[in-house]
Amino acid sequence: MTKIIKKENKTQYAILGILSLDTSKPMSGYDIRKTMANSTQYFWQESNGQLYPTLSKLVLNKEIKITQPNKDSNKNLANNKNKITYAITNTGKKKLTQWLLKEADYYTHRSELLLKVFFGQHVDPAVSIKHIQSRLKSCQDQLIIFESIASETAKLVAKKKQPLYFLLTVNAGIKLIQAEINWCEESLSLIKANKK
Amino acid sequence: MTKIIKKENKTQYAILGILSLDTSKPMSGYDIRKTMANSTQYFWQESNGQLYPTLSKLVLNKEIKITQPNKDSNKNLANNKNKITYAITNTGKKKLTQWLLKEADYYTHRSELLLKVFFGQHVDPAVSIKHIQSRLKSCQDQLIIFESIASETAKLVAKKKQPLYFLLTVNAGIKLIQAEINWCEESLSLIKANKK
DNA sequence: GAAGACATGTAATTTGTTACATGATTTT
DNA sequence: AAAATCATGTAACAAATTACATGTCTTC
Repeated sequence: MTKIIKKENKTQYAILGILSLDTSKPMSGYDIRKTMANSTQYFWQESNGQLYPTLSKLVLNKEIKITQPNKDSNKNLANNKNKITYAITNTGKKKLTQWLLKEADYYTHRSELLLKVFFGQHVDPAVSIKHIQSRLKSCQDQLIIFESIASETAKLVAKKKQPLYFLLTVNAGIKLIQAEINWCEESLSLIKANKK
Repeated sequence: MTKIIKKENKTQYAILGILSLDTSKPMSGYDIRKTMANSTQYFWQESNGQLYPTLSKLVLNKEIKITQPNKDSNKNLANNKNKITYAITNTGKKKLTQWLLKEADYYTHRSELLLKVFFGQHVDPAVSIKHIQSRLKSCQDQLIIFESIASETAKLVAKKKQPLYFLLTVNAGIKLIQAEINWCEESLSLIKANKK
């Protein structure tokens, strides 16, 4: 007899959270994905294969409900007949809050780059250098994007037009990217010095 | 007709890589897990459920082979009758090298902490503060461990007793943890300032 | 002889992506 | 009228963990 403890699916909380950002705006699955792409993308994403089944499940649990899209906003959008919009219910809000109070699970993450660097002794140093240079370039590109988002957001936060929390997550992205850039640069010189 | 492009399983390369670190030492599944726990743990881990089936698959593909454990080393260990030890073959070495030459895939990673912080407006600021303080503590503990590993390793690298590459991955861990600590501290003061 | 480390393995489940099918609406 | 975007959804696959079962060997 096997006793399997089910780990809770976190996708549902991500959806509940996005829907609760502005409760006056019902959102479709597509809207939720777009919102995530513009905000939580670098630390949380959902694919269609996860999103749509979870939306159905949340409706069954009465944590969200199907509503008419708000016509006042986005006049010329949201006219697609296929569109289904959802709003969070009080049950959903309670569930979201309870989750927010619990300690966050830590997600270990894999880095294929570091795995390849770790086994670097099996190939020419030029290979590791190439991998790190490639990552350095991606990080530098990403940093420019993050920094422009951060400066826009900081202005809105200063004017009290946006809560602080989005800015905090952007800051996290910036600091981690900067650390990675710093590591790439240091590692490149260490490998080059080691070759001689 | 569905055409599914199979993404390659990376577990096999992690195993091939570990077995190639010292080809004179055949290792068991247990040894491989131990080695990973002491080296790649923070950017790459494997569970038994992945490891053992992959070992069988690698044997079938003749990328590794079952060998007698090396009795010279670890005299008083490795006597367990159940123990099966593996060594990498030339086929396996070729496969490892080919993978090392390819560009590394980037793994997006999830952070439940950042997701909770992002939705911080729905709870009292004290909740977000508690989450961040808890993470700060974990990071500080982890940093101490990483730093002692790095200083040990740096000595061995300087004496040319160990390749540079392990040190590079430890450095990556240190820089990322430091960035996270830095973010926690900054975020705590931003939230506290924002409350007033 | 108990505890703890060593050692292998599997079943069930969870989690997530990829690639598609399908069609509406908007923009060029 | 073509292209791009908006929009929902599923089948197949891939990846990974969790919780066991089973047993050996070493140390106290």
